[in-house]
Amino acid sequence: MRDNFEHQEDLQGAQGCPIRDVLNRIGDQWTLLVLGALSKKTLRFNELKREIGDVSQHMLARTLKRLEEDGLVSRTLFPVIPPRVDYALTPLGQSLLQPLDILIAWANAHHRVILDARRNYGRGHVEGA
Amino acid sequence: MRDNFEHQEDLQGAQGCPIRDVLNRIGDQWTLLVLGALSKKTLRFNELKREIGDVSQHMLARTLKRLEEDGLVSRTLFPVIPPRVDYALTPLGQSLLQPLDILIAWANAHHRVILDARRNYGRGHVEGA
DNA sequence: CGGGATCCCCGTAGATACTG
DNA sequence: CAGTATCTACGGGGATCCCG
Repeated sequence: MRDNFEHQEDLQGAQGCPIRDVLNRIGDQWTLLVLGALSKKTLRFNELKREIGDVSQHMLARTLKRLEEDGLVSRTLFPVIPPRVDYALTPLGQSLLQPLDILIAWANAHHRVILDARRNYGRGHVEGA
Repeated sequence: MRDNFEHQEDLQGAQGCPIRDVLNRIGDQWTLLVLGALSKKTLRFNELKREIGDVSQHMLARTLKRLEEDGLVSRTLFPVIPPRVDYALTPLGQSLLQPLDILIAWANAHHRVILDARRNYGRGHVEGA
């Protein structure tokens, strides 16, 4: 019955673990929002900033840089005045969209239940007394 | 002071968003490892700790508590000497395994490419000169 | 306009010690 | 065995300034 979690084998081993590595990337505050925004279309820095809303330029720049480093997002600089930089998902970045979507679907489907469980949390649960 | 944040339009903000909420949970350092360990079978606290290896009991306890709060993990206390507590996935927790597994599969499949991109990162990319 | 550099606050994770 | 309490260190993340 547990065969649907077959990839878990690599979870152990702190650093070399791909999953922990990837999750540390997408698990941060802004990466998901950036990917979501770019999933629709290419955007410039400030467009991205406006789209997301509550992100500082510091964190947006940092997030974008990491995504670019990892090859999930492409950064294209146009040396014009005023400067212009376009950000877009790479094929690799796009390939992440579907797994993410599945997770998002789960989140949407179960969020209410989780919220409910969180509120109802309180009484202990003892067996065998 | 920034209590002036109620711009409801752009505020697809942190709380209301199920995805950010869920990702903040599973995105942390240990939750995924705990879920992975429990995906196989029910475990006691120290079994879990041993299974994961490099987790402090502080963080393990905290992680388990949050998972229990959210209804993803059940905690069963047996009032015996010595004390015994069993942790197991709830149906809700099990339902998360598959979406997670898909993400894990992606991570495994693309981790090498990401690592490579990370190492090759260096030269800029300019258009329209 | 894009974003690096700097300063600082604060949450979070680790280690250790103590309790039931 | 299964935690909780306390203390500290580290780093994420915001604000601000400044430069290309």
